[in-house]
Amino acid sequence: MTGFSNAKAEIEKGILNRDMVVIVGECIAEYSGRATSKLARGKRMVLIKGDGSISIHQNRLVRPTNYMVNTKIGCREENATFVIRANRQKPAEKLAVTFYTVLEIKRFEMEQSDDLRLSGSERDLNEILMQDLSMIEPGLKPINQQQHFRRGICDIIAEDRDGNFVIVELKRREADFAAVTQLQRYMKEVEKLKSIKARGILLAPSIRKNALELLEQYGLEFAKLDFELTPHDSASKAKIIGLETKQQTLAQHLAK
Amino acid sequence: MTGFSNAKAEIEKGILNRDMVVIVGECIAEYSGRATSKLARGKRMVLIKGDGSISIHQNRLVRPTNYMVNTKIGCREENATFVIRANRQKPAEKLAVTFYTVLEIKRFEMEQSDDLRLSGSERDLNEILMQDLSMIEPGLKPINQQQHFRRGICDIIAEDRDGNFVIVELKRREADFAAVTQLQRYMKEVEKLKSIKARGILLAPSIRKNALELLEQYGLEFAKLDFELTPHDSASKAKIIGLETKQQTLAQHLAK
DNA sequence: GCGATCAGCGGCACG
DNA sequence: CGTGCCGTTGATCGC
Repeated sequence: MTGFSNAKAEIEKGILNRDMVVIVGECIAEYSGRATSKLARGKRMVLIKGDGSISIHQNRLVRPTNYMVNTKIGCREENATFVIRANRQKPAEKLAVTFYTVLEIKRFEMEQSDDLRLSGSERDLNEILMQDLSMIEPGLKPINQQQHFRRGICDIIAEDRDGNFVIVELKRREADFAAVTQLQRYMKEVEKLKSIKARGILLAPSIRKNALELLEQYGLEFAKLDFELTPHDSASKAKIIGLETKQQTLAQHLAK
Repeated sequence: MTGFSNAKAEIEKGILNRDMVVIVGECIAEYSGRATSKLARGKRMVLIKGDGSISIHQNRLVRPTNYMVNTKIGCREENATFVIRANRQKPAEKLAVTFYTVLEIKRFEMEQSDDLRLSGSERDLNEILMQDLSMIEPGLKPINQQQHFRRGICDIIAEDRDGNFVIVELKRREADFAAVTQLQRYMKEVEKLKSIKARGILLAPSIRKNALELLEQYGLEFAKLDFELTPHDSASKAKIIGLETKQQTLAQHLAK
């Protein structure tokens, strides 16, 4: 009975049973696939999960230094080492973790538990807004949400009191360049499709200075969205507590 | 001596010593900060690292169901439970994990180990390209890289054999809408700044069909970048094995 | 399966 | 510090 026979047995049992397995020891790691990497020898924690994901954790950062998902995992003793291999076909990639010592190996049977219930996502805010778009601007009426365009999926489409199309792009955090160009993409498509001039509103808690500059050059509008995260047991998922539009009229808008 | 005194002692010792600590048990979790979330009771693995990161792992997905970074961590027994609290000031957020049972607690002293050496990142490809831009197109000469613009940071600026400015945006994987609009952002800025017509090349292994359509509407070019990931001990970090440009001449380009 | 986008994105590097 | 952006992004959701 060699030094790794217990580790081998536990891991194989774990894979079969879809358990969570924790291994701690001195190891190296080599990954190749979408990139290639090499991890020099050191003490680390390797985590194998029931869905075939594997990750190598060092003692810093939440994210693993190496990882793979949707893998087939196998292990074997090789010379004086113990090697865990994870493979995947599409995309083709593989990870090998070679242990020189295994300090700890633990297998945990984990019944499937409920996933997280999270509030305050963009999806939540979108739902709330759709119930009353007048929060953005008086007289704003919903037409559609999550509409598929050729150039992407638009968050909210509405019509203002003057009968203009309004495209709304919603961000749960500070808007950046990407948010602006995303909105602009939808704008160009709508204007081309409908051959009309539409208004575009970027709705977010705040916007980066340079992004605002770009937004204005595109003739788009920014509206500040203040929302409050409600306790999780409350009726709504979040609460929109304030919303300042720049209240740019369409006339001003077109004058640009 | 209650049931959790060992857990408390180990975690406190771990925090002091910046160890890695693994706790497995029945718990709930509540997060509030940038969003709010609640995790129903279930068996999970909690990982505390020496840098103040903490993550709660279920038996699926590489990413933790809950997590925090840069925290101060504390723990205490409360009634018949054991609670780990992580706090952070900026942004203000907190996580509480309440254990009903602790099945396993292990503390590991982890000397700092070398980080990953990875090859094939965009940075690597950029470096290789800068040594010989003629791979993209004969006669292309580098002017600058990673240049800060008002509207972002441009990967590569070059000059073609006809003396035209060429803006190159590099992607290590299939280019999408965002890649196209990113390039377009830099183009508009350069043309405005220099009052010249410049060429824009999106360099990537492939491009999404709809993104290509958008690219062409913007009058930009796509060039296919084939690269090979070299074994990690080789001299170069990656090797560019082929590069098909559409070989659109500037004349054709301007004719659009 | 692919396409498109969000993410409590995290993490990094440079100003 | 903030700014911009990459990531072996991962993960979700809709077609």
